[in-house]
Amino acid sequence: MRASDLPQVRALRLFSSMEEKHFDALMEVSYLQTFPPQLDLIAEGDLADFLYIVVEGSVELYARSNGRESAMGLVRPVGTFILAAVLKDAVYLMSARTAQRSKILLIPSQNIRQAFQQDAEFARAIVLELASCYRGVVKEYKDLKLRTAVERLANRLLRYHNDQGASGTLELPHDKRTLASVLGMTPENLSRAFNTLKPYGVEVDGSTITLADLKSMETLAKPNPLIDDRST
Amino acid sequence: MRASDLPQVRALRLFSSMEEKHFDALMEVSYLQTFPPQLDLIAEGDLADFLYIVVEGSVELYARSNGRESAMGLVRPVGTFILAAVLKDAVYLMSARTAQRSKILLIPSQNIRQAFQQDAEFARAIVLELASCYRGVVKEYKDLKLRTAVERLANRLLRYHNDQGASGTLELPHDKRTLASVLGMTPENLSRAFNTLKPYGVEVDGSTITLADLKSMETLAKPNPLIDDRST
DNA sequence: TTGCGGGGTTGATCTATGTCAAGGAATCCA
DNA sequence: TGGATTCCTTGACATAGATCAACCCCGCAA
Repeated sequence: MRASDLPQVRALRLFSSMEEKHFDALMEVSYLQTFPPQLDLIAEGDLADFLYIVVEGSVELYARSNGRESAMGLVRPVGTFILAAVLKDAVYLMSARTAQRSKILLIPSQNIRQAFQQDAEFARAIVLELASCYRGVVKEYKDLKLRTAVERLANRLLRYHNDQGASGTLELPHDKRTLASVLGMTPENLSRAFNTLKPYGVEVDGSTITLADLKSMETLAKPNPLIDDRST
Repeated sequence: MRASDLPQVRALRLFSSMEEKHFDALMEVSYLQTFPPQLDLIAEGDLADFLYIVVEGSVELYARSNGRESAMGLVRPVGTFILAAVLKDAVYLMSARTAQRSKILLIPSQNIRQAFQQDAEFARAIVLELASCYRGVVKEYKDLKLRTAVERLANRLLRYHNDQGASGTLELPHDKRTLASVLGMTPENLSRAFNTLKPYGVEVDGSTITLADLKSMETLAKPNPLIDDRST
């Protein structure tokens, strides 16, 4: 790993409060690599050899069972994935592939567990990160169980809109096929859901979405902080 | 908290490796209480004042949004709930009510966080517990996203059957209304799903289920350890 | 320019699941 | 003992969403 990459990594919330010597030891054995798009990084069922941290780009988590496949989430900078498997020294529950060209930090899981034992501040950061991931999945699960497809789309659009500055327009951060899978529906159904939202001021132009009537969107979507807020 | 209850609690995986003095301090401020059935313990949105540990009985986690309500999971002895909210000092994402008369340990969340800092072994146990909960939700999420209602029921029956000794019969650990909600369907649909499984050797007598043809059940259900195994 | 391919859309149709209404069986209780 | 209640089941119907097929649009390569 190159010295010029270090400060970038050190700034991550996960490492910022870690002791210098422990951080150095961890970086000594880690890799910061750039991967092309659509490259499979891990497969569900594999043993967790590394903790992955997305530094640039984005990664799609997905899972398969029977013949079906579904996207389980998108990880954008700066986020970790499969932290739980690493800590438990267990197999991955999800597969992961790059969605775009991505810079990713790989830390051997054994060293993560070791650092957890040696550095109380790091342990604290790990637990907060893990708890955040946990709550993220609970929210996704609630979203899927308590809402219809159109409601899920509407709330997702409102969320992206907020994340991107609430300017009235937003960019979908992935292609519609992936978005459909993340939302738990087929691409055809996503198209129809966009049509359903047209009367609520949603205009679609490729991956650019305009929200012309936020009031009525919110009436329809009924956003709920206990599902949609990523910060809490 | 009564002295006679202590050994029972001390034996929990979460506390077994904790230093004596830290454990004593924690118990000093905790409550072991017995609650009647159907009692609301916490409501989503409330600040996490306590960590809850189910010692006896069982607790249903559920969530609401819009007018809908859905069971998010069942906690049986010995299991914790809302650990993530406690560690993050955030609000609960789920509500909880007792399903039966239940003995529950309440530990002030502030003291949990304190003990986490002071006792490295406890921190380790906390992280493993949190990681297990996390993976549990991911599995539920995969179950819901990748399977039909009938498949979810079939796999759930196989799981209970295994948990209960694989004797050919099993007892549903909750009423069918709750089971339906846990599986993400209506009670009516659960009835029909049981009928669909009849040709596969599933006989229903109240809450006692007989699996007369495991082979064909497994062909239908296609159980997947990355969804159905609770241990990994 | 043409041909091709990927992603997206649309329409027709099918299927799974939800909803509503009714009824049955067990349980509780006065 | 006889409601009343709760839980479950069943049937008829409605709806959301999936599936299949066609097509469109646009970029791109030959």
